[in-house]
Amino acid sequence: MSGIKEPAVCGNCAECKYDCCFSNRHCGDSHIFGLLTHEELHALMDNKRQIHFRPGETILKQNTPLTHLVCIKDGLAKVVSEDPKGKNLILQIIKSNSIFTGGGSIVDDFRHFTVAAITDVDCCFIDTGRLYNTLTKNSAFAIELLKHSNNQHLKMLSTLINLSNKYMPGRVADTLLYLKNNIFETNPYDFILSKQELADMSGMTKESFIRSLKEFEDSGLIHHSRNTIEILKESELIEISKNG
Amino acid sequence: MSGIKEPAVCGNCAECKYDCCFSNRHCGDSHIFGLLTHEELHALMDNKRQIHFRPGETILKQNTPLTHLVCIKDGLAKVVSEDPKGKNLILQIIKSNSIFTGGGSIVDDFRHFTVAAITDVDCCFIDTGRLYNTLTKNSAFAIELLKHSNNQHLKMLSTLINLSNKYMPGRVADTLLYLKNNIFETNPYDFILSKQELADMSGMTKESFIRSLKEFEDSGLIHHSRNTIEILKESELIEISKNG
DNA sequence: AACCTTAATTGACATTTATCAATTAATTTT
DNA sequence: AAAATTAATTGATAAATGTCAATTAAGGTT
Repeated sequence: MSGIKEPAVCGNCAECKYDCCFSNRHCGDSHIFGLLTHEELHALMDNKRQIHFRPGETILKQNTPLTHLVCIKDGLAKVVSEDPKGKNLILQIIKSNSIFTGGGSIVDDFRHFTVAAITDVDCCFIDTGRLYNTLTKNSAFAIELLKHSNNQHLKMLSTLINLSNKYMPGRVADTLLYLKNNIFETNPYDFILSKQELADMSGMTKESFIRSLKEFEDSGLIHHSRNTIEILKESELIEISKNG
Repeated sequence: MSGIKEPAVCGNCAECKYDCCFSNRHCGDSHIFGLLTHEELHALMDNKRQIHFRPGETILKQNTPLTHLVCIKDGLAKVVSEDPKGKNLILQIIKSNSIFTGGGSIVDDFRHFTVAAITDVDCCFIDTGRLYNTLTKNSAFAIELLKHSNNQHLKMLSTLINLSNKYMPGRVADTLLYLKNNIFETNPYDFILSKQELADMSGMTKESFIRSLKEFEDSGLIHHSRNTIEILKESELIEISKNG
């Protein structure tokens, strides 16, 4: 819509070179940080910390105060809805150069989801107070964040709607296709995820996931060994996904 | 956060008196239109149309271009996710003084949900192009819309997460409590909704819903006749909801 | 009021999915 | 490498839920 302002990253000051969401000026598909002037960018990022997480570590915890956004520089993380009775649902996998809030309405709220590292993750935390100031001053940035946030929520809604509309084979097909086409982008792909996690992505128990996977294997749709999955007949998987 | 600007509705020009989301300057819990100056408000609402819908009529249709927001002045509407195979899910009931986009990222997108009238509905349509202009000029308004939109999405996410985490009795309990506490706000309440719609809110078939309702009746938790439901033991229903 | 149409209800049954226990395979620790 | 832990797999079974068909009730129309 309104044009992106001229590039504002100097490229030679230390912060601009090393900070995540800084050098490339965008997060995922959104050119969200490209809308900030150099001053706004520094004001926003000034005191942020870049942090490393080990696989499995919790980055943001559900129900804690939403004081910072997280911006994944490198690695893979999962967005999890934790249920009081221990049933976890993985709503989304987030990749490098993604910004995520853990749910909530940006200000004066708490996190609605947990975000945990799958691989090693480098990320930084952006203070929501500073973010709020930036939003106040730069409406193009606010609009872009609105879009980004809506898109992220809609993706999660779509995931959940699929879970509640489809039977197990359709859900497993969705998970396998999502991992191939959106996350790993190769075929075969090595999945770092445990069977429990794959089941949590598919809204079922690990036993059910394993059985479903085995049926696909027996029908020649996929081939999977310890931690690799190869999709052999994608069109048939898509058909299964459609039929629910 | 930033203070709400002084009241900008003149109260005597025809538009201000008769337009929805105009006289009261807010939609639902959000004082979103209270952040606009009189000029901005008129620029946004100038050419909007107020429209009446009959019960059952579609207000916004899923998969059509998102050109307008809808603002419910009076009546009750349902937000529905339509599945290609005909399985509908009601994600939310919207009441008077609510603003709704039908999903989507406000601009350059399509509607992700259908909105249909339950009762007679008076509503108006707000052009997204004009909205976009207003957002550009007034960042406090943009922030408020961001919050509103996030809250709306989070409510729907929470509904869907409940659907996928709970068994039928828990889901039915949730639906009954939601209608009593959030929509009709009386007890007993007359529900205008069909059993099919109640089932669509609870993520199950109408037969299953009816059976579950009957069990609650037999256990003395509720009393229901043709189109009235009375909640007799709310605390027990809450317990059932918690236990899934 | 008789007729027609749609919604609600019930029952019998099939299907889907979870649970539990037992076993095997993989991974980590000693 | 052996032992110990954790993850993956399988089977048997129970529980949850959907499907289909039949019936009853309600509302609307002539």
